[in-house]
Amino acid sequence: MMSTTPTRSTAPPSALLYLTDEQLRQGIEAMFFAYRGFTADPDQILEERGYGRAHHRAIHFINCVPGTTVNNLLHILGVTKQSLNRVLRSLIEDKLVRVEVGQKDRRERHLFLTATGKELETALSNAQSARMRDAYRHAGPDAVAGFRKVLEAMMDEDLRKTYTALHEREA
Amino acid sequence: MMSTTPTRSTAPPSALLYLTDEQLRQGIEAMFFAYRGFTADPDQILEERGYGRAHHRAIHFINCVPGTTVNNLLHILGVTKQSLNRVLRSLIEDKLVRVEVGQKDRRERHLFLTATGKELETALSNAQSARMRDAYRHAGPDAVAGFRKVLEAMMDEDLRKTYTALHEREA
DNA sequence: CATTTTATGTCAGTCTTGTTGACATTTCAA
DNA sequence: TTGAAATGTCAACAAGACTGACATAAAATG
Repeated sequence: MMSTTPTRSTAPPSALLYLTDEQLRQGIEAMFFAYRGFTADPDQILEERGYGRAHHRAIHFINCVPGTTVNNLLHILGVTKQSLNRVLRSLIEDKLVRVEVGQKDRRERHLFLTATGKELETALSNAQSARMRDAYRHAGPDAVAGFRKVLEAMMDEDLRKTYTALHEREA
Repeated sequence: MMSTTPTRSTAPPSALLYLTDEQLRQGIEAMFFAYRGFTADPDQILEERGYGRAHHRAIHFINCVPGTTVNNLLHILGVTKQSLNRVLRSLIEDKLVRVEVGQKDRRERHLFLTATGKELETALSNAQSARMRDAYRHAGPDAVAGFRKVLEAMMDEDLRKTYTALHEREA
């Protein structure tokens, strides 16, 4: 059928990568439906305890970067301080998050999960990881590498840096 | 090294796939950051015209399945009819979407994009596809296959069926 | 030391998008 | 004819984002 570049068995060079509109649409829809699945399990746990996705995100990154400042969290989450503050306030009131005044700079507030906070984080993480693990197992290790490669390439420039910084220590 | 099932060249059996917590967390965060990038470009176009993501989703799937009924769209999008109706009403008022009474079953309403609607769809699709295309090009064809494999495995059972049904005609 | 900038918190109001519940209409099907 | 299905609509509510304005404490800078 194709008159150009016959007998290309494995990977064509990037310039010759065939990307039909249909393939791209499929990718877009895959993102949409997969993200629904991705959030479904934690959402259920959160609802039981009267929290939302916004709380999950805060908890996740406070766990990931213990002692992070409010400003840093603001940047990672990409929301306004008013929006984050509403979430943080309830987490602090409920004693899931603990605040420490900065030693060097006493304007800064450093955020940590309490034991209770870690409990919830673990529950959420387990639920979400379970699905991720199943998906990984089902797709195989090569697919996993490709999955992350595409996702990373899809991020905004500065967020990719943030993402990389979060993980480069343990690479 | 492996005592069981030797000489497995490509994918190790699922039980032997090493998945550290760190790898799983990385995948979770990749999804989070990538989804931000995924929606960033269309969001900007939508804001200029006074629409939101909900409008985008409706437009996308009406374009994808022209003549779809309200009920079908409801199922694909996974929202309540009241929520969808608010969005549809404005799209119909603005003449981006056209409604046809069903020929066979006159209770059904079939939805189509008008020329204006297709224009917006194209603009949104171009923006989103451009990023997807760049990501695909950057990651390479093998990565793309893996990307879709993992995403499909991450979907809820019934949504995966919906997703598959949307594309199987042109497979 | 005075001033400005930074980090944080807070109040008030708005918007989008989701929800539930109740009810009406038209049309098909039994 | 009666009931179920597909759709639309009203009202009320909640989460979570936004803007704008303002307050405080502490650091940094002149």
